[in-house]
Amino acid sequence: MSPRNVEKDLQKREIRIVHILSSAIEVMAVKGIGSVSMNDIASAAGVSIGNMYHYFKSKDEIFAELLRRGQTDYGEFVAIIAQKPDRAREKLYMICSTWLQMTNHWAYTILIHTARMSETSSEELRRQVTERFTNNLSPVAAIMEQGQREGEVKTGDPMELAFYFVSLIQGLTLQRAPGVEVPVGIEPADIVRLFLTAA
Amino acid sequence: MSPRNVEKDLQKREIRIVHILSSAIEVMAVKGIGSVSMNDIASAAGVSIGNMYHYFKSKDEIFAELLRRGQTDYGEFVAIIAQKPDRAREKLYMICSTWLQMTNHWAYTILIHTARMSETSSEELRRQVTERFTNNLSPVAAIMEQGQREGEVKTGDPMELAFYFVSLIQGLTLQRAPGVEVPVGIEPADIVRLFLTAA
Amino acid sequence: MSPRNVEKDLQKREIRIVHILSSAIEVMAVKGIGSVSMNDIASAAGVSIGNMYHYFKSKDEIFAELLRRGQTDYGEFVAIIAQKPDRAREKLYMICSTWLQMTNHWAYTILIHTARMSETSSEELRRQVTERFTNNLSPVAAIMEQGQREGEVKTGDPMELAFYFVSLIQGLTLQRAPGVEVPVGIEPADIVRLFLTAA
Amino acid sequence: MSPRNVEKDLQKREIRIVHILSSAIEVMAVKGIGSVSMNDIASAAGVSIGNMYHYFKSKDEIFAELLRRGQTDYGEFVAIIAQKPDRAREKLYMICSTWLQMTNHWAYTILIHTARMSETSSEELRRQVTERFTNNLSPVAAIMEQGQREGEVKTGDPMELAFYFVSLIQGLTLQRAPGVEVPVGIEPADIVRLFLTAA
DNA sequence: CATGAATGAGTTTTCATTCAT
DNA sequence: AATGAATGAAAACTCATTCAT
Repeated sequence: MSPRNVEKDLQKREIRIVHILSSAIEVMAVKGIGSVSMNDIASAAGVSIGNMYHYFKSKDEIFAELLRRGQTDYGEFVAIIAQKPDRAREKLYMICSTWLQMTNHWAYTILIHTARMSETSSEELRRQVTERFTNNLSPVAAIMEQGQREGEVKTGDPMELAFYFVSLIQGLTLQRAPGVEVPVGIEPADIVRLFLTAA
Repeated sequence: MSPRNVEKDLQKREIRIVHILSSAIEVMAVKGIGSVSMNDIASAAGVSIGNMYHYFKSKDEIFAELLRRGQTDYGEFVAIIAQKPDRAREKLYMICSTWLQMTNHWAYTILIHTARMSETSSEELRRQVTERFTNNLSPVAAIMEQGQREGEVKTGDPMELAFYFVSLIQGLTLQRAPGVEVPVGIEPADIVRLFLTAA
Repeated sequence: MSPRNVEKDLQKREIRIVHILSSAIEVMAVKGIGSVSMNDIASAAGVSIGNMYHYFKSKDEIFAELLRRGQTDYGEFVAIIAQKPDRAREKLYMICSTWLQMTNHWAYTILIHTARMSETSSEELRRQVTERFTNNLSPVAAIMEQGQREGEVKTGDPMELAFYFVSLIQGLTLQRAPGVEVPVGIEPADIVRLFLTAA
Repeated sequence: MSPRNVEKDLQKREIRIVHILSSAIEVMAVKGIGSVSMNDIASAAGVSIGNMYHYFKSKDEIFAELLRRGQTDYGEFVAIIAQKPDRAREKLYMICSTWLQMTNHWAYTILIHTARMSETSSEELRRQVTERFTNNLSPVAAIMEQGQREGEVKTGDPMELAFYFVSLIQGLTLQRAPGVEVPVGIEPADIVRLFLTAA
């Protein structure tokens, strides 16, 4: 085996993993998180069920990995936004509209909470999810603080404001689950406005 | 015909049903919604597993009934608040603090979303849940409108504001699920403040 | 209690029993014999399930009684026919057409065979059913013998002919079960003709 | 893609299916059709209960497949007999004696009728069973017609005669179920004779 | 790495029968 | 006699995981 091939194999493996994970989210969005079976995911990914276990040790590992990547990606996205030279209100708008546009985001959101609540998921997993959630609040809190310095964001503990901001978006995300939808519009600008001083 | 007191039987039955349902919520709060078995609920309620089926046709019916009662109770609570002679900001505060204090409320919230997402739950159930959710927005919207007339609540479509308010509270509720908790305080007054004009 | 009342009670009881039994056959014809539950029968009879056990010791007893009465009634019917002053060919015709006209007769027929085959039914029950079946062959065999004396019925062991005659009718009865039916006419005269010498 | 021999796998699967089906008939013949459980069949076939569901979606599917194969095999058998160069009376004799010699044939017969009667079995299944039954009458009807041309079979609609012939054999088959048996001999020659003109 | 057959524990559901009222 | 709640054993079915090929 040349090192070239080893590298290629690893790439292939990574592609496969990403493919399986996105298929998992996809099928979770259709079947409902609680009732997705290994078989469902394997079929959706076009992979044999036995082969799934070459990529993941268990079903729980799939969920854990899904969460890790989802939360990490989101964290990076928010961090990048936070470091931009724009004004705070614009940054909040970007986060808000981007998030709400993402299809399947509600699936991630439900998955996060399912993972945290299920006795099945290990204490360790729950701790990690909560830790990442909390960490991901920091960039948003930084934006809130920036906004307060700019005189546009309401006063109050920036971390608390960030918490409310993210919770609000998550709450709305859940309302966008497929099936029947709540017949009330969602306007990112209006959401951001709640956190601003000027009416 | 019957040597038994029919009315008393019906009362007993209702009491039993309520008891089973609250046991169900209780155990769901501990075990996690996805993994509650009929056996868990039966044990928690101190009822034999076979007997459960005298009160509910299926596990799904338990969930459906739980949702119906939970949403109806909440709707009545909000309607009563809305009709009080208090100011809007005070009403919002009452809703917010009451809701966040309720133990197990996160369980209802997750259950609502689980029900709406699972392919298992019928289209009919999903429709009903969404309809009740939407109906329950109205009293909150009325409060928003009142607040706008009083000059304290921010401008904007009252229904939209109500939607945000409820979504925010639901989003926060989810963060209060047992296990590891997010280390950020939740202050009802601060939440309400987001919807007010005066900083 | 006057003896008058006791007698009346017994009459009432008998009426009730007959009513339950006919409801049982009725519902077996709809639900299928294998899947009739005590509850089904009780509901069909408009009797509470607990009350069923005042009239029958068990579900098996219902089946046993159903068989006993069905076979006894049939036996009496055939015996009466056999003793009539008519010619054998006419007697055969009467048996054949009467039987095939009876609604639900297929249910009895299947029930007989189900009872004889199921390991559930006791050895004793199976013996009784077979014994009654065999006994009920005798009057038909007598008719066959009469017919042979009259020169109209084919030669051969009368008991064997009777066995074929009854088996043929039972086989046809099974084809008349509800649902889709075999699109071939059944003519009693043609059936009888099979057992006659003259074409 | 696959390091396994796909064709061989399919062959193995077919063998397994046939094995399970014959085990099912076997155990039905012992336990009685109504009370055969998945577990019984699995044990009889030496297969784990979970594995049964790799081959059949449900218990009903097993019954449906059993019927399909049984009726198809019988149809082929009869068709082959019909095309032989022999005389009609000899063909009828072959069908009759072969059928009555087949062990477990009564089990198929009862199964057919059980399937047609049970509300459990779908309308579709009942239609199929009846259709196959009707189709299988045709070769027998052809034999009857041949016999009429040969001057040995009684006059009358050949299809109707075939219907009677098959019903008679089925009726007799049911009498051969295990347990107590009717103490009357069954002679294929005598049965065929019923359909012949010459005494 | 790839496949899908095999396992067995676990889940929901049914049902004959008993029992307190 | 009448009712229907209660029980528990058993049935059908599911599914994560392992393993031979």
